Amino acid sequence: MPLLADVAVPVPLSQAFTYEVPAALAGEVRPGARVLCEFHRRKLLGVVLAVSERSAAIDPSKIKPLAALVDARPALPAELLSFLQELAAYYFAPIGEVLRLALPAIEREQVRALKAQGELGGVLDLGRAKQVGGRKVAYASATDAVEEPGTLRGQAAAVLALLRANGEQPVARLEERYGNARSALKKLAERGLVALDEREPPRDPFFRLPEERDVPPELNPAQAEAAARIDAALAALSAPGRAAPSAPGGAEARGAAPREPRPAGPSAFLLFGVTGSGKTEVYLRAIKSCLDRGRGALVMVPEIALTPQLVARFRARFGDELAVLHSGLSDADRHAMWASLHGGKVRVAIGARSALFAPVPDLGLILVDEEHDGSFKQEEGVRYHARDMALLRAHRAGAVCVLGSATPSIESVALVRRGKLVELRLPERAHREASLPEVTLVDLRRFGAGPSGDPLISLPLHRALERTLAAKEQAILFLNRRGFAPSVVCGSCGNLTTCSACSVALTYHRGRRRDARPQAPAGAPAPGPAAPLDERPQGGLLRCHYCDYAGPLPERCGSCGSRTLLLEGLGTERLEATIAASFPEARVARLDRDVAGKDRSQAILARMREGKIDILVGTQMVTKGHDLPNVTLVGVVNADAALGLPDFRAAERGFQLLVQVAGRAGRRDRPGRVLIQTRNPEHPAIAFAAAHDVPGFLDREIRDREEVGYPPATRLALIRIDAVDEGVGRGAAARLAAHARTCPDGLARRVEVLGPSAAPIARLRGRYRFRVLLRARERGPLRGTLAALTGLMRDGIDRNARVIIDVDPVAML
DNA sequence: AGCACGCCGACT
DNA sequence: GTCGGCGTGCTC
Ligand SMILES: [Zn+2]
Ligand SMILES: [Zn+2]
Repeated sequence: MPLLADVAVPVPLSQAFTYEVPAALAGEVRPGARVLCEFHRRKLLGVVLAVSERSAAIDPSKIKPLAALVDARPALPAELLSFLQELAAYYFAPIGEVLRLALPAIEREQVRALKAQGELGGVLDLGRAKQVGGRKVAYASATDAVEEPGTLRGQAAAVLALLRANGEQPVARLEERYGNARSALKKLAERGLVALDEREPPRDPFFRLPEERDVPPELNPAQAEAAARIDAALAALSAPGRAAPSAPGGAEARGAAPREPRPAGPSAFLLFGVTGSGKTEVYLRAIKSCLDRGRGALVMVPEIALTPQLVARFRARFGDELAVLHSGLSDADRHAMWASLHGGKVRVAIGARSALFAPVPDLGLILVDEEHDGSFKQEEGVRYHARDMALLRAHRAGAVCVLGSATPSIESVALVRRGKLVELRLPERAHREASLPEVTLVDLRRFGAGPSGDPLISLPLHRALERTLAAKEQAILFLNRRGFAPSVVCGSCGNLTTCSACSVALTYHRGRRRDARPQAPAGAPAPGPAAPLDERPQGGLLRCHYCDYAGPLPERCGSCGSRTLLLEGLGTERLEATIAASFPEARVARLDRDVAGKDRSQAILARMREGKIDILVGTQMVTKGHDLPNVTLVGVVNADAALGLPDFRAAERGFQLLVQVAGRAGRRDRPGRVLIQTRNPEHPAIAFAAAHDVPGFLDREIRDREEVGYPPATRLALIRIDAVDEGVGRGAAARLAAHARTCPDGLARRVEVLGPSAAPIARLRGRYRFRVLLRARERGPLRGTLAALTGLMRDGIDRNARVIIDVDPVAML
């Protein structure tokens, strides 16, 4: 019988493909290793899922041999590989696409080896596999030798002076400044004045920054209790019968099978602690006890929480034992991090969503901080939820999982109630005597506009800002809308300016004031009630927040030709301008995606911390990050915006946002104040947030969900259909819905089929969008229906329609 | 997804 | 006459 390998290839197909293992590779091809294989007239990089001696299940004449082995040591350890396969099955995602999420770049060394085997001749098609490493860089440094005075001129002299002043430099850097650097260096080297060296450049500075180690602080009783419970779980899972921690290189030798009989006792926790209750210290202790037991740990945080300050805190405890995985990493740095974990040199990884796939050696602990955060759900490609999958990966690896939050997700609370998670509470703020901020609701139906004239800056908010400024304290104004004005409306006919590719209103962005160019005389719209004289558009842009469209503000209404275009509504840009005008003596700044990339936002928050800003206006971005101790006032400008969305999670998200933003008021010794502006003060999300009653809200929300039959009371899968042609999309959606209704689980009403219907955003990037929602009490029937639909998707659906299965959808828009 | 093969319109 | 449009079939 031939030696056959199941290989996943990077194509959107759910099956693996069978290849024959050539005799020469017989002992070396192992699960998790990447291989080069011919697939439908091209050469692809695949991953071996399994190897066995057996007779082929398909026509043996179709089976091709593997072309080459890429990894001597499997790139994916057994634990990761089997986890990824289960993830693919759970989300009905093609196995090749899922594996791609976890694969490292290819090392240049490996490419060289393949070329030597003659496998990469001509068409070097490794798909999107990035190449990395093996790149040597030339460095030059001055020696101690001294030249005879006056013998050096021009660039040679300049280069030597620079090297003497600044120490060793990459030759490439010198060439940027001195065109002749290379020949000058050669001459200098011949005379012994300069030493040349070639070596691989150093990796990410994260790696080598020497960091002062901190001394673990005393824990308060609640922290100590939580840490002890986690430690006990780690002890139980790491104890008898477990193999000793493996040496580097040995990890993948063990089978993928789940660890020996799982000991009883809790292994997954919900750490429920208010802001400032010291969750991070509990995490640090948990990681320490995990490492002490010889196992690795993985920490996941929302992308925007992965700040230098947070990393510094982990680094202060674990030094070099920490790999940081973030989006700003170059391919080379990312690969270096990956390799350090894979090789067992580093055993702790911290990162955002994608860190879920980090090859942490002998994984013993996964921490998910701010587990309620929506950014853990990937909303494109493989639509996985990193928090849910963290629970799965931990379970499979025999590891402990800790989800932490000040405002736990309803899903996690439901898991606690079903006994799947053990709740650990940190009830008080750890080492600050600060009391909870006082929350005032401002009913916008009763309070009109303050002196600024904008109805969303009410008199109470205006007065509160005045008082804060007078006390030399700081304020944050939270408004979850970027841009200047969220809509542009014709003053004559009421026509709303929309994106030509999407069915959404375009947002007017003024951009920086300095950029404002005078408009053609006839072009300036007459000032209307929504566009006061000093805010007339000058050189701003209309932008679509859902596609890349950006264009000038039209001079005339696209519908009736009128010149009276009104800028309606309030975005952060306009709020900043209005506040600055109302409080001319205050230093006002703005923090949102438009003003700040990752580094800029850190800089703005730093300026805030240094007291160089009085009022900070911004979106979600003002919500996360390090303490801002002098902030005593937080204004939520429009609490209703988040609550009105057509999404069953709107209340939950609104509540989380309110609690989180309110947590920014009054840390340290100062009591804080929170003003929430709303037209709906009785809304539970607002009322419970105002009362600081998180358990109360969770309780009520979980009952509401049961009543309306939404998760966690039921399970959902959203079938997203889109097509350039509206009819094609609608037709595909109708077929899918009909098929779902007539499959056995649909007929038996074990699965409820809602739709087809147009998506709330009916057109996006030029594609018409439809959906079918599947709802079931049990997961089994839901999966059965989805399986039936994937069958239909293979042949019964117009190829111009795109169909995406979204299991456990989060964003319902 | 890619990448072939195949069968109908307007171009040298 | 052919160049090229993209409908559809298949990939171990
Ligand atoms: Zn009009
Ligand atoms: Zn658009």
